[in-house]
Amino acid sequence: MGRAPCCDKASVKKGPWSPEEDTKLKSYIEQNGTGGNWIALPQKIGLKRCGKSCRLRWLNYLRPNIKHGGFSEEEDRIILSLYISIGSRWSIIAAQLPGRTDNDIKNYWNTRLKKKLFGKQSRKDQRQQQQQQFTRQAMASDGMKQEAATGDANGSSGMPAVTYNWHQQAIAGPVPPVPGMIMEGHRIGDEVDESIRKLLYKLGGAGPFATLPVPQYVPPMYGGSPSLMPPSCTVDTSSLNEGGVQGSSALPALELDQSFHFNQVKLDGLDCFFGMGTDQSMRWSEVNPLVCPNNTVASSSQGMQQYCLVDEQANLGMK
DNA sequence: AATGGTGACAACCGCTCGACT
DNA sequence: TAGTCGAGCGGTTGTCACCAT
Repeated sequence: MGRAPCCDKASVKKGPWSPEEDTKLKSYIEQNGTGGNWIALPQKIGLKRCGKSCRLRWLNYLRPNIKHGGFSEEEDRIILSLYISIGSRWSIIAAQLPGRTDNDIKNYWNTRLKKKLFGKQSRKDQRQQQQQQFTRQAMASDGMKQEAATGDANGSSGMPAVTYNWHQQAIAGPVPPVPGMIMEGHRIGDEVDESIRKLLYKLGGAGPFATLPVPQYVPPMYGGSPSLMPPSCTVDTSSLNEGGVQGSSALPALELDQSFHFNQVKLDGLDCFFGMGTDQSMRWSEVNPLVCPNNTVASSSQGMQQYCLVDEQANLGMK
């Protein structure tokens, strides 16, 4: 016996919404609100739609101040940064991006960002890149070559204004600043990162690093005193310790791999970052520098792991 | 011009969680 | 305390437009 359906599927319309339905729903909610009951709402306004469908339509499409498409580089970085930290918790990620919906971000991740990250270009990106190439060639032939070649390349002028391919950047060019990454002794995007850090902390240090064995960790904000901490602030290391992994702030490779294993579900799709994908040869030393930008540190797999761990702990206020 | 492949996006489905009784 | 219900969430699917061949 399964659960009773939320509505009578037979008498409910499915598929794309018509402009009339949109208008009905929008004007009603704008005037009366949802009334806290989505299930009853379609009956009230005479829509042959499931309440869940109405809610989704409103949240993802009709709600005011919704932004569609055209994700900026800044948004890309925030999404990426959060995905790596907390996994596919789209609603939380969306909360950090005003005007974006979880559905939008989820779609964007699945269709664009993931491919960007793994180096598989979409046709659109290929076209954009060809366009860029063409533009640069044109500029060069106009005697503007020097301006085109410098500019963003030294990172002094902020982010490039054009779309680029993460994977190719990793190999051929300078790495774009990611919030939280350390460049020339200072952290990039601290203003963005601060809110993300707070969010992550609120989630209980969520993310691949949340289960890392950091025994008796006390966040700095509580003055180093465990007695001042709320109960939720302790880092649960029991699962790891039960498995025979001893706590250590400088983690050997095995420990980190095990830690990531616990987050396999949430990190699905980024498996290869954590050395547990189908391609077992993919290890930390091969991680896209977007994730762990300081390639010079990663002279070995373990070096990369430790670097990333240290930086992430810093992000979470753990250092 | 026709056709098959691919990408983007909207919408649906089923599960979990929390509020309420 | 257990059961029920609705809201919210993430994964998946369907559909349409665009592009390459």
